[in-house]
Amino acid sequence: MIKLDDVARASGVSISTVSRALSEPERVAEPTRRRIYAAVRELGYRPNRAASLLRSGRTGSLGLLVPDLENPYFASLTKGVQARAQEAGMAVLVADSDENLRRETDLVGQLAQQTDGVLVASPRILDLDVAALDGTPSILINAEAPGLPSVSVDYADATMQAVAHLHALGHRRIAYAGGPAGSSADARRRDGLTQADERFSDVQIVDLGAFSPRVEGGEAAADLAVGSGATGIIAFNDLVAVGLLALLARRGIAVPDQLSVVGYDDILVSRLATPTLTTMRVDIRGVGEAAVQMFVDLTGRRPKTRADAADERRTMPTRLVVRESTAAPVQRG
Amino acid sequence: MIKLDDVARASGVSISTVSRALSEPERVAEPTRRRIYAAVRELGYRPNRAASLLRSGRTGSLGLLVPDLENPYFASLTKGVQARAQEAGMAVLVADSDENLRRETDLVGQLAQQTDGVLVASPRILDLDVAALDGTPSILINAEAPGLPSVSVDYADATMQAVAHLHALGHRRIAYAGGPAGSSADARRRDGLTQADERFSDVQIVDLGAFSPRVEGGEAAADLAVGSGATGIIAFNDLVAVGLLALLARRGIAVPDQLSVVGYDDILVSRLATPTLTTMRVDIRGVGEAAVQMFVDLTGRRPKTRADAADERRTMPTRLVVRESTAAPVQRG
DNA sequence: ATGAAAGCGCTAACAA
DNA sequence: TTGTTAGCGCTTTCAT
Repeated sequence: MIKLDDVARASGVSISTVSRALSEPERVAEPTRRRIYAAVRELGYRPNRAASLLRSGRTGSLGLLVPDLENPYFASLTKGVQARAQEAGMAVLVADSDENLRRETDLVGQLAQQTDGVLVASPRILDLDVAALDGTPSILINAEAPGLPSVSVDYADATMQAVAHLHALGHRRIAYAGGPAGSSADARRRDGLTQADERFSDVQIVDLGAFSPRVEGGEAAADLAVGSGATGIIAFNDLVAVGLLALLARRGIAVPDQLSVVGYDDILVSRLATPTLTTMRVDIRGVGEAAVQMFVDLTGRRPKTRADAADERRTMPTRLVVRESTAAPVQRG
Repeated sequence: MIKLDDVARASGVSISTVSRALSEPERVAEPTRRRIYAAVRELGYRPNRAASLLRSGRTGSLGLLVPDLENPYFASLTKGVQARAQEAGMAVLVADSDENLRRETDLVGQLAQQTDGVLVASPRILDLDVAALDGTPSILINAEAPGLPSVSVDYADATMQAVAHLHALGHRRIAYAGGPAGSSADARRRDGLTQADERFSDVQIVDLGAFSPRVEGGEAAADLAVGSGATGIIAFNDLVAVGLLALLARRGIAVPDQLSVVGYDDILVSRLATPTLTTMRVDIRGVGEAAVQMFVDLTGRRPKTRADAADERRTMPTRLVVRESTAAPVQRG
């Protein structure tokens, strides 16, 4: 293993100069710097992260907590985080809580301990013991908490748009198949529903309840949706929407003729489903990238500042993508 | 920050005893141990990973390199790795190479440097500069290289089963839409094709070429498949198969009546596609879990042994799942 | 602009 | 069974 000492010897300076040349190049004279860089390259020197961390308190890595890596939404988010972090020279430690609240708290603590900061993308985060973060700069994704910065998709507005779309098509009774109760993600959508209810006085919103944010959730919601008398359904996300489509097909209910379905996110399957799914598109990777960016901005290039910089909040827009699953309701009998 | 010293003071022993109680409990007397554990809990002591690493050379984390986190296959793999690693008390550092060979090599080097070992799930890995691993215990997933242990899905056998299935249905001309040229994953499938060609002397295999391992790849292969005169197509994976289904539908080609389609892996979309997809099911999470397990076994509970233990290889089975996309070929005219 | 030197918190000989 | 002690490789004052 090549260490600072070897580089120092090879370039005829002291190890502190080498260290400085690497972290604060401007503080080292041009010719010295050149010699040092040459030696570094020649010897193939790679700093020992552990040593550097031990001394500086930094880790060069970022933690990311997600509820389910197999959920395409979080896979994309992770991809975005990974990509941006890579650009910023940071490694990403991923933890999957499997939608389990207790594990979430544990994992956040563990991550906080071994990273410079943690991004928390987790539906139940509101209940999260913020103490677990233990002063580690953290950013919430799709959730808000006092004193913590966050990046969120504007799901309230998305919901507004979805209702407006259905309303324009002529739907007047619209059902909502919700996500995990108490999750911020679900709460934002319900806020949007409330706003829409006020704005479109001739629309009735029917609450179908809380469902698992996956395909099974949609399958569970399908019969309730049919029974509700609604002509349009807004599902918690595309996975739920696709589950809905699958079960409705099995029941012989025609989509969109008998029932229109709208999802959120525009994940891969939405384009592939039959019928193809109308959805509120989100740039999910962009959300991940934005979260890392915010972390970088907040902590500064040299994170020792640890600027918990108020609770900055960034909101990402969504866009309606109309496909086959929505149409004007067909008159009965 | 609570350190060993604090715990030592609180429990009236020396710091080495505390350290020992934590890492080799059996070497500390029962009552002492109890006192130490109590102090640890009370003070909320958390070991400083960096310090422990610096001294011991271990990191307590495992690297995982995948070509694309958004690909459901690798999302599941990552999930499996994460779950098993968590059980084993290790953190997972994920890196996404974006199917880029050069980046792959870079990332493997970076991961090797900051983890106890790296799991490489990478199609091009054969070209990988093994030197980048730099002695770090590594395990290949779906690839083999001399001297390196690996966990692979038995794609040759899977291919055999797929051909046998189509053959039994009466197909005699079968096309293969391949994956990344030169990838081990593709090579194994081609091995299976060769074996099948020998075993079923009345079957003709048509090679459609190499395609991107995603939906676009299938869309690109569709017209070639039609032109090939084959009645059955085996796609590199389910994503490709689904792309095939999508484009065939747009061309007005009936599946399975005019063309049967088989994929590999059984990812979520396969059950959701129209028609639902016949595929060779793989326990993908299981593959990830097995890789971590192998790492744990090979390095031993206390990794100092660093047993590169020959090139152990584990093979995972697949299972045919018949759905709607395959049927007997319909006679023409 | 550069160097000397003091540890960061922990582990692992070695001693007792 | 427990304690003492010497660093791991690096960053960072403080001198020069």
